[in-house]
Amino acid sequence: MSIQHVLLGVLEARPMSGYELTQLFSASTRWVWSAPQSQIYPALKTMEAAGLITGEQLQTGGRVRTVYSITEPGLAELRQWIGTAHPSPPSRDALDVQALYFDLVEPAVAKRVLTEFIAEQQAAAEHATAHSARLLAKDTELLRERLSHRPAAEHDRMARLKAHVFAGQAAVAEARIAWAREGLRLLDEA
Amino acid sequence: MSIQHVLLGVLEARPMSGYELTQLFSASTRWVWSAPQSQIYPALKTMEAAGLITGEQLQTGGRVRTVYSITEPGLAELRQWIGTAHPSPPSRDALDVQALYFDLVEPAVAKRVLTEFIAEQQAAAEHATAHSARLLAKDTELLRERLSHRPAAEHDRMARLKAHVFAGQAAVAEARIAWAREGLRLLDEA
DNA sequence: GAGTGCATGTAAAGTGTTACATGATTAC
DNA sequence: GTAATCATGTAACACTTTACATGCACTC
Repeated sequence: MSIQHVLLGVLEARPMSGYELTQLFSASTRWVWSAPQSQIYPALKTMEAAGLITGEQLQTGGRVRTVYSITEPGLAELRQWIGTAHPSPPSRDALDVQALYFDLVEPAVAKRVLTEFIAEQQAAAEHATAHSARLLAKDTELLRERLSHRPAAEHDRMARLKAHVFAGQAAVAEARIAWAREGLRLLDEA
Repeated sequence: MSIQHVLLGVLEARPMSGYELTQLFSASTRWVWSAPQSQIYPALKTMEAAGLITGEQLQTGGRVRTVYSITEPGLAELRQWIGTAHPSPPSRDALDVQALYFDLVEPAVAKRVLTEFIAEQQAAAEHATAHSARLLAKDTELLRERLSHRPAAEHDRMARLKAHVFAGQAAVAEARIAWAREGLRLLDEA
């Protein structure tokens, strides 16, 4: 179900084609969610059949593409989903399992695993922090689209709420970095 | 693949039956990993066929059960997996998406979602902290099994490494709680 | 004898990933 | 003309969850 709600959330900003959505959700974008295009096109079909979105054939230059817009029922479904607490899925972190058994490998090997993890999380933290700052400055295309159909009085609050999400991602990444550094120390102890 | 490595890690402590493993991995245990029994039994069959574990029929009282032990190739595979850095799966957190669109619902509704999340994470943090303390005190059945076939000189280090994993889970939960509390504040702002 | 716990499976469905496949348009 | 980008799909597989199913042993 989730992918559908995430798509609804994006389409609330403005109508988009499947291709635009695949760009936004591609792993390289590292947005809050990622999904391969093989998942997005079928989901759009399903959602259109369910009446949550409507597709319209548009001609841009010589190109034809199907642009999907969120419908009233789609918006209602989105609001309903946002307002419902969904229990967190059971934690399933491979690194936690690896770390649990670090005593089975050479300390140097374990340290390399943690070092690579730290580098990865640092990149994630920086990315999230930068995106948070951009949102706070209302400096992303999607946010500007959203603000354009909302009263100016709400703009600051909206930007702060959205920036906060990415600030939270950065905070989690930093907590995990601190944890990994402590792990490096522990591996050196006798 | 992961479930197989997690199972190998557990079986490194001592041989176990499928039933024991399902107990350990049941959602209620809230260990580092969870898996339903429908996943565990087929995985054990696959692993036995691959030579990573061997099953032995044992009679306990009037009961027959198949007890699986890790083999040399299984231990080698486990060590290999532990020593390899696996890139983190793309983040896919429903609450992050919900929070991104909190401006679409009443503040009171959004606050209820965050409040429930905080309660959930607090429970998780307490559970992880308690388990970390138990490991540090070498006060879990599984850890004692592991220590029993390892030199005493390594015991403290092993306990510290394992306790550290759950301390990390608690730290992440606490970071998310702090984030959610800040979210509650932001929702009240104009 | 009835209920709980031990013990082991299969089936169906949902979700997600990787790979394969195609064709048109625009920019160089 | 050729490469990159736009644009849209299908197929096969892996992983996970929920539900269905069975039967024996032990306790009350």
